[in-house]
Amino acid sequence: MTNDHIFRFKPHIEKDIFVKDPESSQLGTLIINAGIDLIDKEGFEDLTFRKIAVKIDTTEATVYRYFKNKHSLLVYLTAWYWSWVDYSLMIKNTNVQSAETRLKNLIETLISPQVNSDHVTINISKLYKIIARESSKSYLTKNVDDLNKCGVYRNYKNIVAKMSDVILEINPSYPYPHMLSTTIIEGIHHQKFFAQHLPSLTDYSDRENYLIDFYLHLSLNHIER
Amino acid sequence: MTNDHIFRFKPHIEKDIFVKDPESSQLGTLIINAGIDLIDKEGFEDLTFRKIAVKIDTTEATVYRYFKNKHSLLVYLTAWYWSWVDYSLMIKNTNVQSAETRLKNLIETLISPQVNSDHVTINISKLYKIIARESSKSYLTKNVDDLNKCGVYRNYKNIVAKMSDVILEINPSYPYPHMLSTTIIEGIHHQKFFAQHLPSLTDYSDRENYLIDFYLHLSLNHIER
DNA sequence: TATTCTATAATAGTTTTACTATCAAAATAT
DNA sequence: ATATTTTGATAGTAAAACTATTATAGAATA
Repeated sequence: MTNDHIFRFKPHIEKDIFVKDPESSQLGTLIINAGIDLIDKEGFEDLTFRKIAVKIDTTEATVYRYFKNKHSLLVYLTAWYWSWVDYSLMIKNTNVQSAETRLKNLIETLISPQVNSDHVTINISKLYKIIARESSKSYLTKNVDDLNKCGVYRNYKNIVAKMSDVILEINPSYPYPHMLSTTIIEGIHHQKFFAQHLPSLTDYSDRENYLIDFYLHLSLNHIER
Repeated sequence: MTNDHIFRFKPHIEKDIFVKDPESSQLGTLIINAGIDLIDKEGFEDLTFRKIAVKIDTTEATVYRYFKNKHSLLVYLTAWYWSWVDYSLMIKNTNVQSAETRLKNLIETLISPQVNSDHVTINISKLYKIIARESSKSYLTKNVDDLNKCGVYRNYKNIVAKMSDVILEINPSYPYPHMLSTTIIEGIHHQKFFAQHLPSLTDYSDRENYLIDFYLHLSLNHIER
């Protein structure tokens, strides 16, 4: 069985996010994966470039050659995530006629993404683990406007725009497609986090799919008025 | 017209959050207000205890006498906020029979809170300004479990529990009252932030009440199946 | 009243983080 | 073969985060 392909997934990431493209070198990939590991284990606040450097046996200044600061690294990781979601969705929704089904696939992807880690140099499953807790910090920052001007949130906006389009396909006169999209996306991240750490803030259930149930019905109900 | 009262609003805040209760002294109040000012102007990440100290003409060590670190200060401010929301709601919903109306009042309070700053030593309107951007950082942290054990998120949980109760009053068999509550609360914060900084992620409208419209109808639609 | 005790703030540090300037080696281009 | 550029290593500085010690003022006690 030959199941190998001769392509590689290359995320489309705004150049202003990094100093030097980490996908352009072996060392860059090591930095990304060490960063993901450390954020997963110790949280973003306790991440330092020194820790990354020690982990991959290089120096702080080398890490600074790839990213201006640790916040840029987080922005990079979330942009990477959204690029990968876009790729997954493209595969999942190809040839799917029904807009409802495409919305379902979208929500499913956000909740429990398919981690097919062929063709990829970074640890996707670990990346997904940190997204719920850390991704909002990429924009919940005082210099969000400057960063936004540089286009660093393009990948997130792209997913929100696509989700809004699907919603408008279901009901072209629905007035709040973007609000509904971001409410669902950020809501999913929060529920995942709450289920693990603050269970009284969610309604965790052993039943598979309770999250999909909730967010899919919540949105379809409202979209179809 | 005599409109002064002889009571003072005193928030109920878990003791483990602070080292010394800032409401117990003049200096404590100065620290809180300086902290709110600085977070508003420069963002939480750029806040330092030194800046607070300089602003109120004291020293770093004095600030550390009130809070263990700046994250604890943020946790304190959000606990203060939720305590005040609870107080506002108590006033607003007294003698209101209809559960739907109480849910509406709740959502209204979360979106545009009444800032009656009598009886209060801290700058509430500025506090409200920073909640949308910063409050989630109080729990989106690696040591959330330790903090939770100390009960520091009690005030947030209290509002979510009360909101869930109202939802269950409207429909006792609604299966996701907590998920819906936190989805709405965090959603409101996000939409407020997006409207200011990332407008393509929301559906900002000049129409007064578009936020209330969206979240109230979204929830009522789903609760009443 | 004198003196101890306690609560509080000020002083003066240390350690760590965040970042930078400079240098050296390797790879690439001419 | 030499110049140029790219890359990584060394060695810093400035600020942030935190702490240990000292000073002072007020309350409690003898």
